[in-house]
Amino acid sequence: MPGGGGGRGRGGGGGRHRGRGRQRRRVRGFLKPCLLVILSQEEGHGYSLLDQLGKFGFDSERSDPSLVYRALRDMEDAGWIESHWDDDSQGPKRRVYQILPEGKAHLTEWVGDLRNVRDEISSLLETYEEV
Amino acid sequence: MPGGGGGRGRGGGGGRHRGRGRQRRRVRGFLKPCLLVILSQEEGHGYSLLDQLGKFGFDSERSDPSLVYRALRDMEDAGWIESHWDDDSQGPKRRVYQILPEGKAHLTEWVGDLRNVRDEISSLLETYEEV
DNA sequence: TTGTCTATTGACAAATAGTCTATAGTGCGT
DNA sequence: ACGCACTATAGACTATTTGTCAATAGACAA
Repeated sequence: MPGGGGGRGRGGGGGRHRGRGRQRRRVRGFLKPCLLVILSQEEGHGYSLLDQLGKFGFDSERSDPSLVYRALRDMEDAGWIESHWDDDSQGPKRRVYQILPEGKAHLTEWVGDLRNVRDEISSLLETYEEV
Repeated sequence: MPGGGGGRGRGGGGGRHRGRGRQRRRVRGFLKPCLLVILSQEEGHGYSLLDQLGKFGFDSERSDPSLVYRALRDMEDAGWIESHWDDDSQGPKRRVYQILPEGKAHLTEWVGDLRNVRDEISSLLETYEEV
């Protein structure tokens, strides 16, 4: 039984277990734009992207890799990004993703939306503080 | 129609096709905290809350009332808010909601999360602008 | 060759959100 | 009284998104 249930313990050091009782983010829909931003800086594969998500507040201990992989596949199906296999790297082959013009366009739109969302959150916080 | 003015024009004319092609918000999970903030200022019923959501970026033309009602019922089931019927008002009876201490507690937590989300959005936007 | 680490994928369940329709009281015009 | 428009709430059903768990597989070290 390869892999097995418990924890696959990724990352250096001794087996880290992805926590039980993982908590849902309270605001969602943030994963894809984060991936697109990272990819707009440099290409990357699933695991490396997973680790970089920490910069945007994703607790990488608690993020399941399959969420990232699924988001990547979805975006590839949509034609926003494309991938090729990298066989030169250590260990198993990696599927390396690159952003496409369509992806950049979507990211641009998304950035506009996120600016609005940020403003809306701010106005909610202000209202909250008045009380 | 009291206060009406801008009107919600819901159901316009005879049929009540609410706007076709309504678009999804790209970041979700924002409805309940908004309702809680509004309720923490003053009690309100479904329709009045729907109209006030505009302040937080909800396009009230495109928000289906049933979403608001459902969120209110869920939060009442969870013990965050409570309601009573108001029969004195014009027109049909209104179910008027008030926030409870539990709801305030949840709102406080939520506000903390939203501050984080705002910061994360900001850091994503900064990263985006670097490119 | 066995076990461990990196890497990717798939199946399935749970939670959330979105659409459409039904019900009902009120007040107005005729 | 009757029908209509408007306000208000509720329910059923669908779609989409997230979250969990488990399977697969190559590389490498002991």
